[in-house]
Amino acid sequence: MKIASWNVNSLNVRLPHLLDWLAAARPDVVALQETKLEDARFPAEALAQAGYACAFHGQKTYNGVAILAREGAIEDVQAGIPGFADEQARALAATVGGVRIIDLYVVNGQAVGSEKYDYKLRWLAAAHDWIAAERARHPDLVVLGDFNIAPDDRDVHDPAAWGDDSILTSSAERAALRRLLELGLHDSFRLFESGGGHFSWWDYRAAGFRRNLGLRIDLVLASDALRPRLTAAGIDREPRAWERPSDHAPVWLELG
DNA sequence: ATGGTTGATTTTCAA
Repeated sequence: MKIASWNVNSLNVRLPHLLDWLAAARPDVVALQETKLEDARFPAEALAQAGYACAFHGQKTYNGVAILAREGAIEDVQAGIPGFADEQARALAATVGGVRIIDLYVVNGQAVGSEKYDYKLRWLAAAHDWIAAERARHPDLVVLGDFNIAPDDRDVHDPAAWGDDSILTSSAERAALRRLLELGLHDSFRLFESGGGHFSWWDYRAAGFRRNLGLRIDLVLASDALRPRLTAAGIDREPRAWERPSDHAPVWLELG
């Protein structure tokens, strides 16, 4: 069972890339972020033709998350973080093939100390409590998406430039991510690769991808119970090199 | 190299 995450940065623009990638990579479950589509405009028919059922939680212009599943049903769908009033469509959970899937588009936060940064930390605290409850109900749990946090210096092209004062790498953000992992979740990529230089996002500006000036901020977390089934995890850089790409690459894990 | 690019809707905002 291959479970993937991809921030597509507009599903309207990226649908051809998504369809090409689904056909090539054949994931069983895909979590999408930044669909930027109202639910009425979600391309459910085109994805059904490609063999994928969909659950989606979107809005106009910004944000938007979706879960796709090849074969098998999408069950017990939850849109948004329960009990957390949020105008932004950033979270979606569903059960597929007995695995609970939680798709997160974590707040970017813009700059340390800004209002958006406060919102990011409050959002992460609410997500933590929700995930704790979900984990108690569903031992087989995968939490994945665009976390907008680089876990440590190996996940940053220039740790001197990306430190405690920077958004995506500040100590409060990294501590919030650690609190999620302390619920009994594992950063699947790090179970297979301990080296640096592996990124999932490259800025469109300044030829970031060509120069590999990236960050690893897209993560697939697997619960303790799933760890014995984990056979592989990785980042698929190829779609980032396609014409008119998303600024993020798909990330994935494989369960035996 | 303190810039640069992309997307959705504007006359900027968010990333």
